[in-house]
Amino acid sequence: MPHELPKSYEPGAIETRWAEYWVYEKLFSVSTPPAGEARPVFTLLLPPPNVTGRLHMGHMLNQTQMDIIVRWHRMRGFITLWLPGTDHAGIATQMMVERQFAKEGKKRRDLGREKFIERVWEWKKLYGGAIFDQMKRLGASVDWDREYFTMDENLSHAVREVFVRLYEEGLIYRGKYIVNWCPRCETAISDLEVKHEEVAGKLWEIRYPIVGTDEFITVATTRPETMLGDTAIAVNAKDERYTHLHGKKALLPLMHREIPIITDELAQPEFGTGAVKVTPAHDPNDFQAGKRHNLPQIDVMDEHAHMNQNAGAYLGLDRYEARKRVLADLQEQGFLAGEKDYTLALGKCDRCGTVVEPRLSEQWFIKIKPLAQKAIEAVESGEITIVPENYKQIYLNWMNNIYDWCISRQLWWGHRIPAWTCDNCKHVIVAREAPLTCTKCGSTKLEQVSDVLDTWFSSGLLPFTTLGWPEKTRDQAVFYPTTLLITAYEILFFWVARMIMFGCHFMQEHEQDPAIKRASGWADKKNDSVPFRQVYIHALVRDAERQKMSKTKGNVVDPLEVIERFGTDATRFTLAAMAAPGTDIAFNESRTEGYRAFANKIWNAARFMFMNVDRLGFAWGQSPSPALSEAEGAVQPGQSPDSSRPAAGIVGFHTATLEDRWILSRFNRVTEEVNDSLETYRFHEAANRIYDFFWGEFCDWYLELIKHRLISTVGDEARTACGNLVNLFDAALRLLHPFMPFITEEIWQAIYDGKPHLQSVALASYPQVNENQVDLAAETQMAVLQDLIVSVRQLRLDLKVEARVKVPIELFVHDAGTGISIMQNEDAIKRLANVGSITNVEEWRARQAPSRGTSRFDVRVVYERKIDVAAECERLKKELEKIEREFANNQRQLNNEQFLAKAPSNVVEGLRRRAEELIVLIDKTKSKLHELGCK
RNA sequence: GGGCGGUUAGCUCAGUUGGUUAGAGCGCCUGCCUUACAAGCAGGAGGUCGCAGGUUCGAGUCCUGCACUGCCCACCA
Repeated sequence: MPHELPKSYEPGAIETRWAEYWVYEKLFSVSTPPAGEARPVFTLLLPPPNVTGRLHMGHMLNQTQMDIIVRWHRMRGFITLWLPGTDHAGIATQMMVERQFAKEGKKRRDLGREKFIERVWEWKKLYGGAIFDQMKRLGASVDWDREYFTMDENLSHAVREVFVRLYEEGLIYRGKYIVNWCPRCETAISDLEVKHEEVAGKLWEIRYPIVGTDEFITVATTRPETMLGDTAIAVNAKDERYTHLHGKKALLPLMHREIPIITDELAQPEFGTGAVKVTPAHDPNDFQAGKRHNLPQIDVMDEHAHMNQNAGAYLGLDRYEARKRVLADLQEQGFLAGEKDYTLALGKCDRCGTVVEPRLSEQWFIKIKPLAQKAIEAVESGEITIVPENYKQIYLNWMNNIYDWCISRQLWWGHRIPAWTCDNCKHVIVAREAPLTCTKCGSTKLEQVSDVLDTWFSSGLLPFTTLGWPEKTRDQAVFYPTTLLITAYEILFFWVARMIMFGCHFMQEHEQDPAIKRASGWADKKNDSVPFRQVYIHALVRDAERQKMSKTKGNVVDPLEVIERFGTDATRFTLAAMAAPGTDIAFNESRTEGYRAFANKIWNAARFMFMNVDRLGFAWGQSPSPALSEAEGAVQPGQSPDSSRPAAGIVGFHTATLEDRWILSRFNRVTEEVNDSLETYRFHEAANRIYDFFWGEFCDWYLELIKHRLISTVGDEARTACGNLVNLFDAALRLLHPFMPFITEEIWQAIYDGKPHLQSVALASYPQVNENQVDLAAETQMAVLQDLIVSVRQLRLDLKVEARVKVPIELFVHDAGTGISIMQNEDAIKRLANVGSITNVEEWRARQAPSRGTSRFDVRVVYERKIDVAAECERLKKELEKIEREFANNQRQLNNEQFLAKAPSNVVEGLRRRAEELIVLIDKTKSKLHELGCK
């Protein structure tokens, strides 16, 4: 029994086996095509997971969608490169390792920079490897020969190159500015890394005495502790309440320092008291005001947000402790004028949740406007398209309101900034490699700046650095721009926007090999500097209660655990089937359970096929899965891969019977729909089409219809049926493969008995529609048959006919065509509805027995058994009501001249046809009610 | 303070350009171990599409307002 599959479907064993096979055989490794080879190319960069831990459900959704698209392209004949990698994730990873140290009672500073970094590398080896193992388990068909890590030497080299070039172009500058500072992480963070949270706070009013008078000026503040660093009070020049104080000085309470009263737009008359304290070292707005008025900057806190020596008596206190003390002291000395409830948006560190402190410090920045301009143009002009489209506007809004990007971090883990400070003259040298002497004074005492770069600086370069930049490589000529980026909304600004900015800036000179064909519809694209042509933004995976998954809430669903229980195929299918663009996914295990049942269904259908194949000694090779190199799947140069070709559809399928013509037609239509859906990232649509086709049409109807030919007939008839079955199954497996790669590979390999002409179904061609195989007449005939069979089944249950009993039926057909197609398929009806004989009656005679029908036929089961007449009457009445309602509606429209004049003819035609049907149905239902003697 | 999305069956969700009778899975009810599958088969019940207006021959679908809900962005003390 060579083709026998185990009786029960056990995904675990199958999946690990094929996952290993794909990797071991290097099936997805891509060698760069030589010049002159004209095949279409599809390139996708994996958004590199952080090396901070395990993959979560969001990764799995992301990778499932990418893998579906990637496998689909590969099967359509594209040279398909999917580049995998991981991100060093500077601050996040450093935090994880620090936490590990904290458990050992150690701090990173105890170890020193070098030793600490060694430990992080160990961590990286452990978790980076684990992430790749998990990806293999998901079936991600990446090119494992091209793995990258953002801190690899070649990528680090490119990072230095970019930094130096930007510096030389004047786009990177260094300076002392107010930045977002996390006192726990002890580093600057970018605006994007600050999350605002509304909290109930207070607005305090403080009175400052005016020097030389007994007057006071009252200011409002949410952060009284910063008053210790006040260097002015601002009022609005137009605010008449304070005109008499212009040029006067106020005495800063607690510090006994005289500060000027200045006029500045910073103060808005309608807010608070109209007067505002100015603290240039602790507030970005005040910082700007301070610059305008040449005010001193007095920093009163250290890097831990503890008060420093500038805070006088408050030295050493934590900022909140200091706040309490300041307020108490103000109160005691009579300077506290009031206290109001106030809601404020508190900035917190994205990583650790600590309240961010605006802090004056020396940092490196990217002058962003010139870069943003090109990135705006690339999207506005359509050189890059964003799907769903509403994200385009979000992207543009953000880009248009962008501020300079603080790229330096006071961390240890990351790309160290390629800048050196001269010990002697303090000159700063930015260079690609460590300089030996100071370019200014010649000193050899140089020390590299200790800061590292924001982790997004290096990941923003990946689309070209992974292809060998700054060298001009063949890889770049072939694979850049990448085709597509699939990512989560969360990192649209962090990552996507940065890649666009960097790509457009650094790849201006890029020359793409003109022989390389891209996906269809891109002929009009001119700007080859963009990092990708299209961005697909996918949803967030939430838990079953629609809550965002987070470790702190403890509602994180571990994909591997789900996979363990239901299999990767079922889990992937769940994510695909729920991924309607634009809406988040509430991950619901009952769905996964349902899709495991689907996989089981496929499994058993395959067992049924093999059972017959083996019994009939069906000869192999009659229906080989077409290879990509063969006419069907291969894409010719200049040809769009999705256009239909002569060999599309299913080759060598025999269409002697109605069910064969029907299923072939259905397969082709489903194929077309699936391809169309994938073209527009409508994963859920594609998945549901395949599901409905395989289960609802192929298994429920087709298999049942061909059973007797397989089992009860001999010779050619059975063999033809079996050949069709194998052929169809093969095609269905190819159609399904991108969604459920493992089970399809397992069955496909079994079909070819371990001797496939291709190494994998993943290298076979993806089905394409063949219009000649679409047969609408067969679909209509089949629909009548199905209606009839269902009608009889309903009647059997109404009459409580025992399941095994064959019953005779009385049939009345309304037109000759219906009669002919029913009688041609008499056997099928008898088998599927367990009918003994069919009597075709010339006229429909009244009798007190239930009947069913459509506008094409009426049917009655001949069986002596009392039925619940009242219940049947009730049902019929309800039905009559419904169709009469519809008829009334239908007539209202058909009698409406406006409708007839304006509605398209096919709609009017449809309604007319329906009207005829409804008249028949109403008439019949009424006579049935009469037959049964209902009131 | 700005912007975006959601509200459809008991639950979770589909429903592309407005067009004939609004769908699926799960759950529920009834009957079946029919030799591929009980993770299954056959049949069934269940919805005034959040509310109020409007546009239209025609609205779940478009417009306006409202309610509830979720998210993102934001250097006004």
